Amino acid sequence: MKNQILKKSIDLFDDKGFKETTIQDIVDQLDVTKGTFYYYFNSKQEVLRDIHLEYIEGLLQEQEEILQNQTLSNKEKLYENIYLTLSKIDTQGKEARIVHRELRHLHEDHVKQIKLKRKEYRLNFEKIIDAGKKTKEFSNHIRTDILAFGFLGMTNYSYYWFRTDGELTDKELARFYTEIILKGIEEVPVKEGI
Amino acid sequence: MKNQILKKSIDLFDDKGFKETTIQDIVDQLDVTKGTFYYYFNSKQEVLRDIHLEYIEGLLQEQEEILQNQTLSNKEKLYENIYLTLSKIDTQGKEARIVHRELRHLHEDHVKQIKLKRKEYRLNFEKIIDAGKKTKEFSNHIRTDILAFGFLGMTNYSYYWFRTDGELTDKELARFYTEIILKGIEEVPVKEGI
Amino acid sequence: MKNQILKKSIDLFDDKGFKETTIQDIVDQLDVTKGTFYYYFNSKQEVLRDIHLEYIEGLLQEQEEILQNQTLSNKEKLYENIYLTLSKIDTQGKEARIVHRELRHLHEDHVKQIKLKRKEYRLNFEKIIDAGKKTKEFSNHIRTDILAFGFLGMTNYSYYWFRTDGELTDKELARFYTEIILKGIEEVPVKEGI
Amino acid sequence: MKNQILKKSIDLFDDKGFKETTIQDIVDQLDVTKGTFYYYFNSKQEVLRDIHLEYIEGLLQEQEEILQNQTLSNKEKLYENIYLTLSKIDTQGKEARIVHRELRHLHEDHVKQIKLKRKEYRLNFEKIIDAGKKTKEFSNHIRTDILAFGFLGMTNYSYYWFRTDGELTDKELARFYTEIILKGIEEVPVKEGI
DNA sequence: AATGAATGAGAATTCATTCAT
DNA sequence: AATGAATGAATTCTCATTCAT
Repeated sequence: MKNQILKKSIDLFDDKGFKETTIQDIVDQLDVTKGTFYYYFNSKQEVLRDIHLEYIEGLLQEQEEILQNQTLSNKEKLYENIYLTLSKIDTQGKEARIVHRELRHLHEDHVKQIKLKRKEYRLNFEKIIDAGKKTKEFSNHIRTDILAFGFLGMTNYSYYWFRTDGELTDKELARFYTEIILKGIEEVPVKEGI
Repeated sequence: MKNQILKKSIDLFDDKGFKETTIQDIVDQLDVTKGTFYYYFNSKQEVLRDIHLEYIEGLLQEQEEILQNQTLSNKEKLYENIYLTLSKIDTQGKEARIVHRELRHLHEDHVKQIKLKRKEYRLNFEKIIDAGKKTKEFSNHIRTDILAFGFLGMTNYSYYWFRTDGELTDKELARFYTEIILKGIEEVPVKEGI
Repeated sequence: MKNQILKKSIDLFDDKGFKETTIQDIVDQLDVTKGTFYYYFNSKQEVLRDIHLEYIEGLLQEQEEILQNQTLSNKEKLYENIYLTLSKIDTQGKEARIVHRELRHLHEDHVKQIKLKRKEYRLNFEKIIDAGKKTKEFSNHIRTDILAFGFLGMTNYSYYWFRTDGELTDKELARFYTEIILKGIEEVPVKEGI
Repeated sequence: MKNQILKKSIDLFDDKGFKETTIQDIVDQLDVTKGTFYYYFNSKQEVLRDIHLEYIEGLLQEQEEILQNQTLSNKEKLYENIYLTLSKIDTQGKEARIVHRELRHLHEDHVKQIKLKRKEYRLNFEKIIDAGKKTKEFSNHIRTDILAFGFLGMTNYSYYWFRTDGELTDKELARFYTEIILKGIEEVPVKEGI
């Protein structure tokens, strides 16, 4: 039941927003009563906190695996990390949207906790960039932090428009984004002849 | 007075959120009564709509000027458009954050209207890219739409973290982002010899 | 309207208890809506606080007059103070009962505030006793504080049983209590003969 | 277990109030579940009734012994009865406070039952006074009922302030109160001369 | 004896909005 | 232009109680 409540809450928070979703909405769709909701959760907020934590912790855990993987080059790690973010948005789009929209409604303490974890995620990404700069896989001409923010914006923002509708997969999108970041879009004039 | 209400609303919507800001909050800070609010606006929503419209229409207008400017190359237009977005976030950060967070609270009709204008902004950006591809300023290896979304993500997301704190100006940030998009970050091995 | 709400609240708090009285109860009897209640009071608690404050402050003010009255002996002051307490219970019996029963439901801060004022009232009473001890109006054989507590118990407790039903007036009761306290009930054997 | 529940309930009712104490509170502190509570009691109310009954019946029983004791004068009986009330408050202060505060929450039937027993206790006290008046131990100048109420107020009210903190014992307090009631506090001018 | 899931009838409170003045 | 009283619908949360196991 706890899980059913969580799932239905995700659906509704995504659809109508956290504030706009009433507990009545949630329990009505599950054909239980408000009492049941409060048997499993102490407040509406607590549900939101669970959603946030599960999302960012899932990301961090998978990111850790990428970082630890010794067989990957930094370019590959970059790609994998981008893909990780996008695939998460693909498979857990609702949670992704909720997580990007509804931070304000958490208690301060939880906001802090979540923000710390997000920062960790960003710093891990910066590690990949820095490592790549050292191994000369990446050039030094862009500050690591700006790059990381740019990347996070690019990928995270896709929760706003990206739907796997057959036309474009998360894999392809990850490839495109990696390519943009790696090679840019400038047409390099072919140095011809002589 | 109407303007004072609008300004105070922007402050509060940014600080506490649209839903969380009560009309009482707004009028209390202006030392007037609710009646006054309703004399100038028909509803709380109307204030939000005004904020949204003013923001996107401001962007569109300035974007138009860039597009029309015959003296600029497409690379330069790209940079100008990126700078436009970022400088808007710099000078109208509060509005930017509101506009990115609070779309749901508008009436459907207004949502549609706003979304259309946003699409127009994106399509205008795509025009620059397509023109650049034609003039061989930009390479063809990335789909225009994805590129546009990536750019929008990069720049728009900066409302989330970017504050002009002396360390980094909007101009610099625009330059960095343009460079990432143009040249990528891949270290190109110097073709030696012959 | 604010006053009507206060009055009706007093009736109901006395009759059903603070916790048991709902705001719906209050407004229903006044034929207004809950919104009206909250227009005049910020919470149910605030009403209770007002009742408490008004009661004890009324007592303190009248007690002050007794204390300042130079024309009264200490015995007379004692009587007047006892009468004051009892007449208050007579004319404001409902408030008296509420005030004696419902302290717990106030916020800690207010509880402290009320308790301080109550203590002030008791200490003022002790002043009368001490003054009377000095002028030899009262004997020294009972500790002032215990006497004060005893008196307070006697009189305050009458909120529990005392109703002016024609049989016994507050004046008479005050006279009886003063007499008990002054002369006791011991039959003093008449010293006969030489 | 039944007894543990009762004890914990007394603690909590005294501390937080009857209404404010939830069954969850009670069972949480005993590390059992609500089912257990309902195995031993049919309702929360029933617990309160038990507390009330045990308290007043204890008083009545001990009072009976005082009344029956042929070796005591009425003055002594008066003292013993006062001491009984105060010692009960001393040893069962929590119950005393509960019993004085929470009568309203019992069913009407139980309220009646309790009130009858309280009246019995008061009438028994009046018997002592009347007997003393007959034997000329007490003077006739105060109505018996008022005296009884005054006494009950004095003693019962002490649940509100009296704590055995080493400074004052229940025995001493009983002696003081008996003395006040017997001898009053008026300084009797020494009959001088022959 | 004891559990734990579920109920359901409230309760206080919030707040955008209306409207006569 | 502006006020202030009043509305009323909605919302979160509480908790004693039930009951199958």
